[in-house]
Amino acid sequence: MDSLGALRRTHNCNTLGLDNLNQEVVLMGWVLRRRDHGGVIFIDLRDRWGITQIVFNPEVNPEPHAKAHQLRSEWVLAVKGKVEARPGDMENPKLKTGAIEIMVSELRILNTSKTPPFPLDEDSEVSDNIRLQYRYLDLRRPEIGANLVMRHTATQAARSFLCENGFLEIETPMLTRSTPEGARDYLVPSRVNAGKFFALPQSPQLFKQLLMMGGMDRYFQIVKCFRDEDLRADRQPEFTQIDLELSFVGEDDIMAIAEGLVKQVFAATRGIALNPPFPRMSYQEAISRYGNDKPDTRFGLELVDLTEKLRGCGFKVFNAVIEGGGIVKAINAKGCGTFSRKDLDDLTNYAGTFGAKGMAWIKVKEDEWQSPITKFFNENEIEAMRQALNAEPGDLILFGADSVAVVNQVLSELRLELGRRLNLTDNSVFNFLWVTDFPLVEFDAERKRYAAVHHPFTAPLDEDLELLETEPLKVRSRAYDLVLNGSEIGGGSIRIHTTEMQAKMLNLLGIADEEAEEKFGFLLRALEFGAPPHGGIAFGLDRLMMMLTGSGSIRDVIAFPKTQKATCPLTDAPGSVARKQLTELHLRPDWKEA
RNA sequence: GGGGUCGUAGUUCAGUUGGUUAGAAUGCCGGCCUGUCACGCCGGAGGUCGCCGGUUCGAGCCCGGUCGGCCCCGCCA
Repeated sequence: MDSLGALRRTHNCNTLGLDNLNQEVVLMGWVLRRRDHGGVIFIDLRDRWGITQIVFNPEVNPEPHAKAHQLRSEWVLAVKGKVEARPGDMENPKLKTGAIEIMVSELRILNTSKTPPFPLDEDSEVSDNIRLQYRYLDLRRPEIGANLVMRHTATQAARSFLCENGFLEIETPMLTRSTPEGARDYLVPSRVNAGKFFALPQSPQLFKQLLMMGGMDRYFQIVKCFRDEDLRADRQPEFTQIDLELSFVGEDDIMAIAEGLVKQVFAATRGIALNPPFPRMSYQEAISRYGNDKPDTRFGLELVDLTEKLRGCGFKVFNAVIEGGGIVKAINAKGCGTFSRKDLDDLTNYAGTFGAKGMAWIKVKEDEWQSPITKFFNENEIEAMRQALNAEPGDLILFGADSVAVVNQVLSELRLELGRRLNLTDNSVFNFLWVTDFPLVEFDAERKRYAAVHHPFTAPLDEDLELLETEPLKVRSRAYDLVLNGSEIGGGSIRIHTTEMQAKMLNLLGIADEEAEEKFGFLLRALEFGAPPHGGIAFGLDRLMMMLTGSGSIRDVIAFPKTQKATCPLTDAPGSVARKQLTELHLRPDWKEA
């Protein structure tokens, strides 16, 4: 093995071209592939930026050529040599540097490598846990590496936009206190204070509000947040927010800032010119038309409410649901009248995973409505459905009949599934949508009390204030979510900034005065000292990067992600700790010593 | 907490109705090769069929359990 010594790179592996002919250059990188012809040897040398072919020719430079025979995948090299045009028609159009090659005059082997456990080229499929176990090798592959580069570009764009608009980047504590509401906390035991615990922040929510009360006026932070809940393809227990908060503003100001930020990020990363302002839709409308509060507006197939049109109909299943206070809604799957029995069974099973007890369907034919249930409807009802659904021959109607919540969830999932099956989800289209006018609270049936839909610091809409004590479920909040292609990528609100309103809100949530004082006393006190009107928003950076990179998994945009069981195959975290560590933390282990 | 799916060579996979010595591609090792770019040709090594138990004359294959990857429901203010 050789020493790097004083040798330094003159270029990276993606820059050289015909402009550099006959220059003497120094490149460093990894052996991607070698092609040893016995005589001449070609090596594809790879670094973060790209690939350059280097050549060892025994007739030109016998010494490095002799040395090059031993080179293997992922060995680390420094090479000095002359930039030469490739002879004749030997150019490689697949490489940016494909017009040239480096005739090596000096080879330094900086390190050897074991044979990699999986191929590092771009098109090999490798299982997730091997990739994560050797993540440092996975990062050398183009896919993940390029995603991290784009992530860097995105955060830099966000930073510069926010700085230009007067925001201060301020850090907030990672060791903070657990507060009620919200997700399960990650807890950190305190050694110095026996029996007390810190919690890792689910978000910097209260601190950023306190920064507004501290007169910082405009704050942002690109910050880790922690929620100890089960994982999904778009959810990790630690994730990153672009978090911001502004003083003396209303919804429109914050939305405009958010739109400007997103616009700058899209331009910087993908060269896509967005045209804000983005459309807005009320929560009620989103639920009614799409069945959920983060509609994918790239395609139609909207939900149609048939409850009143079918009240008293001859189909007992529907009628019983309607009599019982439930609803009947339907989707017209345009042109899906050709679906087979198996297709319909698959969709029914899929609906079942979201709580549907069944799924009625009708195939609209030229002269009849083909379905096991058509016979239960009279002509008026069929005509009413035809009009409401704009049903034409060749269409397929799918029904949901159940409680409001189940119908909306089932049909919204069916709609998305149909969108995927019919290839209506075009990943080159970016449909942004603001969802506004969320309910302030919902009723938690299990705990028999109201719970904040957004969080307990979200301000109610002024015009709904009088309903706060009489019909709290009808009160709308000043919260807003930013939705992109059916994925919630940001959310925020105007906050409560008076002690009275905050106390009223905590009261509504069934948090007693003593508890409020203990858990939120510091916030209530701060509100007493001239808190400015303020509000903000936080973007889920990971989800945003999934959209920008077209990744199917959040793991593909995070350098060192966790598995679905929230472990890290690379470090084998979480791991065990010594008994002494626990006792120092005043914790009593209940496991047996190994 | 629940449902689905996968687990066979370093890697990606095939493996029939339960039947002799578990295969392919690629990678790896050795040899040959002076213009390749997924170089080519010849040869070779490489397996606890995730693990435990059961059924059977006989299990990669069937059954039960368990561990792990992934997807989903619940959960995620």
